[in-house]
Amino acid sequence: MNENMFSCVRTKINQDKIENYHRIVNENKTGFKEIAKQIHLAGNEVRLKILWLLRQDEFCVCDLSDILQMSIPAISQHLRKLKDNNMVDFRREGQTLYYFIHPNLSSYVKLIIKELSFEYHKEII
Amino acid sequence: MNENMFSCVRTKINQDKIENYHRIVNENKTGFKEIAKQIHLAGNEVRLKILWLLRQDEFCVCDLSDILQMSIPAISQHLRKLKDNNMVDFRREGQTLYYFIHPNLSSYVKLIIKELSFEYHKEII
DNA sequence: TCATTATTTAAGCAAATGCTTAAATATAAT
DNA sequence: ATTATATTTAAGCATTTGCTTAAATAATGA
Repeated sequence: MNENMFSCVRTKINQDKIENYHRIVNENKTGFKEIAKQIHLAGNEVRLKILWLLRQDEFCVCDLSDILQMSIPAISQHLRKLKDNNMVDFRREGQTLYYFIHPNLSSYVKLIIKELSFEYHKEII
Repeated sequence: MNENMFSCVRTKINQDKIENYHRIVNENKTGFKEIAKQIHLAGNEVRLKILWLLRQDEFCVCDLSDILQMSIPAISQHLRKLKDNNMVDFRREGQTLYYFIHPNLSSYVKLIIKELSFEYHKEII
């Protein structure tokens, strides 16, 4: 880094500190990105509710639709995002797909949904 | 709930379960909303990095700008969102504002950033 | 007082998000 | 086979998000 890469004058005092943290963040670039992605998916009100529900029990799409009072496609599209990112999985029973928390759910999201303590306890993960 | 409030036929078998969960989710509506909001704010790659950095030390806006290689206004706008939601705070020293993690940071976000373990690799000669 | 520095604020815009409706697919039942 | 049920997929659209640039504050120092 040369001098004019800094945003302000006073930074030069902390040049080493800045460069060190810049390096650490850069070395963990993909880590941050992947973790942020998982957290982002959990940070939607509907999906957070779905994750909480699936921690209590498995549910099919229409169950979730009834519980959350949302359209089937809306729920299905949320589930797809969660599925695409290995946060949930499903098993088929006839025409019905039962969704559940993926065993490999990111530790970050696991922490979050374990912390959600809304009465009704029959935890499955 | 009457019959045609359900999205599918098979749900009627689980009617009690569905209604119970519907009630619990509704009773905790604002809880879910508020928690999702906090998580959502942490689920942005840039803000996640900022939160991680502020957990290590306090930084001013231009430090963060240099470390993350982003414009000052971009950083400032992220900090404002975090500030508006009581996730960070700052102290003034002359013209410089030093940001730090707000002591009342949501327990959910605290869990996340505590879990972020990006090692500081000391140079080995 | 005037210029400099650190930061915020605001306007504008492209991209991402989350719903809606309608059509497609897959399994089951008649 | 034909119909019904459960779910997914796709297109369309309004809203939100996150940057950019330019202008506004706020503190410092000559």
